Order: sequence, then C-alpha cells, then structure tokens
Amino acid sequence: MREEDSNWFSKWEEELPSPEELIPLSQSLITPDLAIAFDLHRRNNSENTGQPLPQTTPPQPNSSAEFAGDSTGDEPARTLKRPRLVWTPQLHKRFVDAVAHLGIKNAVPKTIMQLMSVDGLTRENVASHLQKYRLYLKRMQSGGGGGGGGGSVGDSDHLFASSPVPPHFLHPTSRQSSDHFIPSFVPISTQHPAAHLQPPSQFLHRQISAANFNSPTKATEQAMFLARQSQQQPVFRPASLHVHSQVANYAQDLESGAKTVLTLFPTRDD
DNA sequence: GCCCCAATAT
DNA sequence: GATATTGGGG
Repeated sequence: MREEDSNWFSKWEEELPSPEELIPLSQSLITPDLAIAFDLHRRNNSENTGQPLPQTTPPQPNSSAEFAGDSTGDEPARTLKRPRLVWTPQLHKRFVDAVAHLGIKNAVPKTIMQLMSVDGLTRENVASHLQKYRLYLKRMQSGGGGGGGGGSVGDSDHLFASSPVPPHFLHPTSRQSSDHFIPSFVPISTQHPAAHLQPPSQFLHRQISAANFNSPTKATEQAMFLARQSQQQPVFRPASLHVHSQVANYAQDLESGAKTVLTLFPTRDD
C-alpha cells in the first residue's frame, strides 16, 4: 500500500526534531568556491597519508544543498559543473541499504536519493549508479547464481562487490517489501581497492546494537534506518553525537593529475 | 515530469 | 574505467 509508505514518510519528516540532530552524518559536499580555494592552496602531497584537508571552513550541515557559491560571482550556480561523484564503498553501501530498504519496487532514483539523504547527491547521480547496479545484479543472476558454473562475476565490479547484496535482490519473488532487511555489517575485513582513498584511521569496527530494532514501527523504522547508517543510537542521545560534519575531499587525481574529483568522506566506516 | 534503458561523451 | 549526459520511449 502506498498509503503506509507515504504515511511513515511524512510522519518521519514531521517527527524529526531537526536534520542536524538526526542525521549527524549528513555528508556535505564542498562548495565549488571552496574547491577553488583548495585548488589554489593545494598542497603538493599527492599521495597523502593523513588528513588531506585542513578544515578552514566549518561546513554547515544543512546549507550544503547550495553549491551556488558565488565565489567568482559570475557563473550561474546551476550551470556550474560539479565534480564527479566518487562512489566510495561506504557511499555505495548507503545506496544498497536504501535500495534494500525500499524494496526493488520502490527503488527509483528519486526515492533512493531521498532515503540516502546525502547532501549534494543528485537524482542523476543515483540514476546513473542505479543503472549500473542493476546491470551488476543482472550479471550476477545469470552468471554467478547457479552455483557450480563458476560464472565468477569478475573483478570488474570492485565497488559493487564491496557491499553485500540483499538476497531478495536476486530473485524477484512475488512480494518483498523488505520490511526488515537488516543492513548487516559489511565485513570489511579486507581492504577494498579504494581503501587508499580513505584515511586509515577511519577504519573502526562497526557494531550494531541489535537490540535497537526489536519492534520497529513504521515511523521509527525510518529514523532507525538513518541512525543505523550513522552508527549512532536513534534520537535518544543527540547530545552525545559529535557533530563533526563530513568533509568532502577534493582529491587530485593521482593518475591523471589534472582532474578534481569529489569524495564523500564518512567519518565512520559503514 | 519521472522513469528506464542504451549509447555516447568526458 | 568510472561517471555524466543525452536521446528515445513508456
């Protein structure tokens, strides 16, 4: 039923005290002007090991939607090109969790984008990624599903392979609202290829308090989804949340050396 | 307008 | 190679 869905969704929005409190993890994209600033002051350490960016400007959790920096004060903000979005495993996991949570049925770009609630993430970003992800799933059902065949999915899907694929993705059975797909721990025991992009200190072990989703109501489920993403307790103790907003990392492309790409940096691993 | 898919561009 | 963008169609 749609009604339920829209119900919890609106309730969700109503009940939330404030985005800042609920979603401390809201990942802010850097503004273009900031990017330019960084580009100007860019350090020479190409392959840095530590924190690449000094936080000269405390990013505001909610204003990030506007890239519309008038840094140069001339370009219409909408025309400005955003840097390419880099789908880190963490970001991708968030994507997968969102899709899993919505169920394949409702997993459309717009909805996914909303669920992920990542600042600066556009519908196009999600659509593009979703398209590719679907291909991956398809490839997986035909190739690797049977067992025995050896259809190995190949190593070309590093990113997608980094997050567990919810079982119900692979077999379109009649109904799966996936009411409770537990976005399980991703056993990031080994480092993924993109690990070099992440500061080593970011690797913390993740533990979910299973006690939390004992009796999730529709309303709270959404909150808990987000809470789970941020590896925080639900709204209970907002005081303890460190609100260190994420810094988007503009990394100079190591190979080409000319491109600027945007990496979303979760402060915790997912 | 949103969505999907495929193809093409960067 | 990974994303973004575009185009055709529902």
